[in-house]
Amino acid sequence: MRKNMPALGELERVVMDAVWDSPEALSAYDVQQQLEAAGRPLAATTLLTVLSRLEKKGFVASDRTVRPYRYSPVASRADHVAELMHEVLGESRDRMAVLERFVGSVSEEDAAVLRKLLRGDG
Amino acid sequence: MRKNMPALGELERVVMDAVWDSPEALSAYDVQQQLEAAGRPLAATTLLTVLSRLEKKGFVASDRTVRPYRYSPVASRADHVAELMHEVLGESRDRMAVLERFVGSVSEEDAAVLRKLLRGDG
DNA sequence: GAAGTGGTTCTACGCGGCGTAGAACTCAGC
DNA sequence: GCTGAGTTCTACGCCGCGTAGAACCACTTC
Repeated sequence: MRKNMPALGELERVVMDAVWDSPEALSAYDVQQQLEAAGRPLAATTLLTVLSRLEKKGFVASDRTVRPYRYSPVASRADHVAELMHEVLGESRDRMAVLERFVGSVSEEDAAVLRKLLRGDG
Repeated sequence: MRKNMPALGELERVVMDAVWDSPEALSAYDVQQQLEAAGRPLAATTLLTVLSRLEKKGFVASDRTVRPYRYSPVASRADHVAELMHEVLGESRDRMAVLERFVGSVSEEDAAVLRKLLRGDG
């Protein structure tokens, strides 16, 4: 698990959502079309800039054997979020206290999911 | 639980650590002394600026009935971190998938803590 | 192989947040 | 009302992010 994950800006997050939501790798143009359909028209160059920043940050990878290049997520959204949770948890000095507060404030459904997952685990 | 918690900068985090680590409310001067002892000397005005930004963001509160003002954390560090975890979790569309990844990658000690907490809970 | 066309990189600008702190102000005590 | 510690006001520089123009590259088509 990478430490010190870079933060995502607002547009970067929107782009990541598009990349995550797609079953296949997307070209910059694909992303542009999707955002335009979602009411957020942007210049193609803007998408390219954002995508290359995301690539530098390690959030997407590009397949350069085809033209146009295809961008795909490095980690799934769930993996990404789970990693973030671990990173946040690692900030603390008293993990137990944090977990206590965390569990104490999850919904009953989430608690049920956790119980099930932990049962299967040990 | 507040949504959209503002992010903490690097110095802001250091200051919050000092505030969290102290059993009583601190004056700006106290914080300055502590950071200086920790090898990070800063002008008093810098601390005041940071503290007022932290107050505006809702991380600390100031007692203005005494002079110098005393700053104390609004939430404990554990509460803060737990809130962050919830916020991150809320980013996801598939909470279950995230929880699965999360639980799948916690240490055995953390898992034991979680099991215990969830047992007491339900 | 020169030209066109779509896609990509290079470069850059403006804005806002953060680290940093000087200058000006305020209030308790003399 | 002066003094000095403590606080607010103001500001500057840097960096990241949203944004995109201009230049560059790689195929197709004649």
